[in-house]
Amino acid sequence: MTEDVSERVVELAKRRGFFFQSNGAYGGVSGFYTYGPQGATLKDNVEDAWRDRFAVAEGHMEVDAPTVMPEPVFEASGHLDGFDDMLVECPECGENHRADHLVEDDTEIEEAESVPTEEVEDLIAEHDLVCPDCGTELAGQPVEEFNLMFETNIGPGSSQPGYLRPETAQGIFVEFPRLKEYARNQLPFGVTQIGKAYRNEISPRNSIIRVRELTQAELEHFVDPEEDEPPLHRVEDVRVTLYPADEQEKEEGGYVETTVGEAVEEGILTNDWVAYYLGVAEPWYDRVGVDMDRFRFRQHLSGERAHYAADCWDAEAEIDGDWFELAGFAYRSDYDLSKHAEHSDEEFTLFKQYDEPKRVERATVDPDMSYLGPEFGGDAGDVADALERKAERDRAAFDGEDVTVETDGEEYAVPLEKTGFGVEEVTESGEHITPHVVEPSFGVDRTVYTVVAHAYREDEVDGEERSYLDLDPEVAPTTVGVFPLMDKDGMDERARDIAAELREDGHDVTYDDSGAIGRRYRRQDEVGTPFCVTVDYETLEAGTVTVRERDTTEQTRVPVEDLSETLTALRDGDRTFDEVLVAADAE
RNA sequence: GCGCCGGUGGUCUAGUGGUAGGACAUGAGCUUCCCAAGCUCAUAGCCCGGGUUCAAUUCCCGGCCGGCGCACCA
Repeated sequence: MTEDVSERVVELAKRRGFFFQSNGAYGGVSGFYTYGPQGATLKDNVEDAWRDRFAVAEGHMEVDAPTVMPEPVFEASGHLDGFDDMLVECPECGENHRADHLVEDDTEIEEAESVPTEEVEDLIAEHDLVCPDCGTELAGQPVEEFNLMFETNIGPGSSQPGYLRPETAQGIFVEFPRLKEYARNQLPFGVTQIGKAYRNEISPRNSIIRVRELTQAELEHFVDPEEDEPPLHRVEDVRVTLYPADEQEKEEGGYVETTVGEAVEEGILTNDWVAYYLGVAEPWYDRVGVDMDRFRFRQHLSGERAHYAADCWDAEAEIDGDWFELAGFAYRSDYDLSKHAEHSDEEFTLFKQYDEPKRVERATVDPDMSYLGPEFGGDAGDVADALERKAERDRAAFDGEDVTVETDGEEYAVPLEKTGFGVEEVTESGEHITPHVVEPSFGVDRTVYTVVAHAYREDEVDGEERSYLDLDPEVAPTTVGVFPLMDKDGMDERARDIAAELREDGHDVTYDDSGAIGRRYRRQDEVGTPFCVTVDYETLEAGTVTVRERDTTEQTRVPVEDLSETLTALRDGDRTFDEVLVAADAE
């Protein structure tokens, strides 16, 4: 059981309709998976549980943005730079290097990214560039471009380029101007999105762990960095397993088992917002069935952290001895919104009112366009704008007879009296601020995989081997199997009626009348169905059915009229199976 | 993307230069009836393309897919 769980899970997932590689009829395509009948429901249930905790319980709002977005979005987000990455492999040590960076480091060229790959190859040869690791000459090595975003065309003919989003987050950032209106211009507010993202991975691997089309559940929490604080007290007692950067760098570093509150006090978690969401996430993972003994939060090493991220932790899970990322928690400061503000004409700020309005002196200009126009021709407008900027920043420049401004590399001297320069006292009631962003970002597919792998069990029942999924009823795709003990004497009809009634009450029911009863129990065990109901002769006579519990295989009798209510209570955790057993014994 | 190994019913697998056998699963019937029982029958397979050959699932080449290692994972 300790080895090869992945293999068994992958096999079971194929056979029992959880997930399998897509397009098998055409040979399959690497990195694309289809969720089958069981898997699609399981995934829905995981998403619902996420929505319940990270959107509803936090009072955040959920959106659903397009998966295709136009090029400028990704120019702003910085993802397009990734598209232009160039790699060159060292023939000696095999190490891959960013070719554009090598060229930038050793030449006058600053934007090698925009240089065609053939020219970069030439540049490497001309400048005798060598491998930074082993010093081998790289001349003659091919420079490969790599492309992590799927490109497409929007509209017919000379259409505009678009890309499939590589993360759901941009769909939220881009709509910030409208979303902040919806939030009545008040911070903090959070926006969630669950949806598909696409990455043209070089090498998809490990079933649904690394795929080209994935589902993310992301939260962008917009906060005022100076005033807003997370409700840390709500999670301060949550126990977490932390793997801080300094422990990772030690020879024999270990985990820090502590509470969120203590980790913040001791300075292990330096960002309160990140700490808060770690405290929310750990119980959530436990709730959907991730084994907390194989779960940890790992801090990013300084090298793997994006430059704008103050601190970043990943949630990680272990399967077959390998750890992989389930979610990332990053404090992204104002990076994303500032980027979009630069590239777009929209405002990505909020107006924040001061407690007391301030009286401030402000330098203003009112350029005499009847002078600037004839004097500077087409540049007059730019000169006027430059004057305005200059007045804001450098009031001293307006002390002399002429004011010199620069625009497009040209200098213009404007007589002071033509600038309309003046200083006035105005009342400012507030300022525009760019919110900071706290981003918990979850991989849904990986969560589903982990939930199944961590739920996989093998045991023996009456000397027969059995495998089953110990899924929590909240996420189990089928909640109850209904069987007639035999397919005759009216038991089948009664069982069908009961199945139909349970479905009407919202239970996910599988009806099965094939073969022997034990076989049907095993079938449900394998897809993690927590409860099975069997209709027998006693049902016809006394109106009771047996209810059988998956993990223990114990069973008890329940009156048909109480069945739906009992199953609902069991599913929702309002009653345990033991309590049902005891209640039945009492009668 | 590079290197090594592999690809046979739904699943797991045996085997072969003359187109394949098992187990499990699935369906029908008999029997049994609360934990994968038995019997009978049935359905169902050599990843794709090219080459060598009288003949290729088998040998060779290429592709696709998978596993492992390296790289990548913004």
